[in-house]
Amino acid sequence: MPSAADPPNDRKRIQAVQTTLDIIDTLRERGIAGVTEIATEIGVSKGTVYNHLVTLEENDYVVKDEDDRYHLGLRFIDVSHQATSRVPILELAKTEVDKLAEKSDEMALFTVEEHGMGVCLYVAYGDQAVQTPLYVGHRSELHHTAVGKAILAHLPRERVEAIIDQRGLTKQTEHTITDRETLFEQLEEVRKRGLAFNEQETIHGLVGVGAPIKDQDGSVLGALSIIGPSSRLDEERFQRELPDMIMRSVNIIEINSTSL
Amino acid sequence: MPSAADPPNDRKRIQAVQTTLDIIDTLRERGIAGVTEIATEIGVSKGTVYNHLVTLEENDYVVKDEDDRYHLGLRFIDVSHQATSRVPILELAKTEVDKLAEKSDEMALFTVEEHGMGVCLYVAYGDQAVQTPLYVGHRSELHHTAVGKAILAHLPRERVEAIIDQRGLTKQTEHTITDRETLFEQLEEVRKRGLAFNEQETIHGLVGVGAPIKDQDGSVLGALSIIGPSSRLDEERFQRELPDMIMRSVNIIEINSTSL
DNA sequence: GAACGCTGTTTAGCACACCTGAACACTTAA
DNA sequence: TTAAGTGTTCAGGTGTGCTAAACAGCGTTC
Repeated sequence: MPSAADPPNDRKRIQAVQTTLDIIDTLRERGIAGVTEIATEIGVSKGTVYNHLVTLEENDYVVKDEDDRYHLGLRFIDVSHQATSRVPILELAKTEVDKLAEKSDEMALFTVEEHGMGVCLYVAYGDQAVQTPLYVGHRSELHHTAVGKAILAHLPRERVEAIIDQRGLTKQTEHTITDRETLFEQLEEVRKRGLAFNEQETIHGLVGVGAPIKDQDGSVLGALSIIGPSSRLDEERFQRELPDMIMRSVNIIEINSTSL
Repeated sequence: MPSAADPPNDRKRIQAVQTTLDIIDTLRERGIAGVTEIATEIGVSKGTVYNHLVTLEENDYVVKDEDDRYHLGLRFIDVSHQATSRVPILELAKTEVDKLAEKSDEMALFTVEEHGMGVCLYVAYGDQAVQTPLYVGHRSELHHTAVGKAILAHLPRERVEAIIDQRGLTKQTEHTITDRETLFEQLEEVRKRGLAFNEQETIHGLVGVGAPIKDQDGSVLGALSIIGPSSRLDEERFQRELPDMIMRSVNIIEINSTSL
């Protein structure tokens, strides 16, 4: 009997695999790390970490440098290529995001949903674009971004409830929506307008506009957005100009993807 | 005592992790697969595969679709982002590869070595470029490509020996070098000329030119190459024009990277 | 429509694989 | 030299991740 004291969630299925994934996650956060460092981080013995790292290295998933420190291997790129190929509209979205970034001079991105998280699949920077800690592959919660709310607004309510239950409504800034009902009310507006806004809900001083891309059945395939500093985006630009540009791009993608 | 009958290589360290990595590899090859399919592929029981998949899914590394079939998750992109950031000259190489592709009208690429394999980190297509099954993240053996030989030529001999021992000299076409001594002779020429050629050694009808990028210590950071159909690349182009273009790009990268 | 054949899922139970803790070899610093 | 680090190895027992079989749901087929 496991002392009936496991944390609220289900027991993890395969402990050894969980340990390996924890090691990978530690390496992802730190970039480079040694055996002892990882062992204390994830709370297992040094010997265990060592054996896992050897197994991962034999499979080219990690690389050991000359100082016996470990980092992630390039094999992950190979694997992620296959993962990416499951998103058929990606190529269309890329050309549109490039156009949006160029025309707006701001930062533009294409994001899809997976497991209740937003995953950024493409970014383009306009001439005046802000620098944010955003990269292809970046995962973020859905409730505090423009793309996120654009996507949530077009998922079945039960699905949204499940996502909130799993991921919560963590507060990023004082403008982040942390109340369930407030969120659902705003999602209703997003649905009416076909547009979602992020008004400093993720990072202070940063705003964004986003719109969902849907297939012929009405289910969301992803979302486009433009992000910029609140100082530069006055009412006219933020409420008219940029939304119009996004909607035009969304249209192009939707038309071209149905013809596939 | 393990019956002294393990295959020639070392026993695998952690079996459970190895199983999970085999599952990931199966999904990478097939794109999408069911529990039974994977189980027969890698030779373990259905229950085992199921438990592994649940663990992987809880960590967002795989996704289950509505038909109970599994595919790789986008989380791999996040991980590979960190893996990629370890290659500092990548951004420089990208702009040069773009230039090469545009000027040559052929396909150009940037490749680095890891664990004795070549990993393609960037591709660009010129207007006339051939379509090859090549993508960012693609791994290939070093002995039958232009980039591969360019890199091998500038590694210590013992390192090259070790790589051959591990990966072998598999025959891709009738032109592939499969003899150890012949390879070392050609690497000597590559070193003299600063250029490597692939004359239909990977795919019949496909040729390539490549050159290594080195740091101030003389160790290789990667390689650039141009690939095209043998029909289009006559002597003049293949032996002078393209090599000159590549060498110029290599120079630019080397100069700009030392200033970092 | 019931029996089949195919899924993915669940369960029982046991061998053994994976963890831990400590010892080891080695480098760097004091 | 000593000490405090590191990564690596090892013995050993516990608990875990295997296997095999049964279960539950689908479609298809006869």
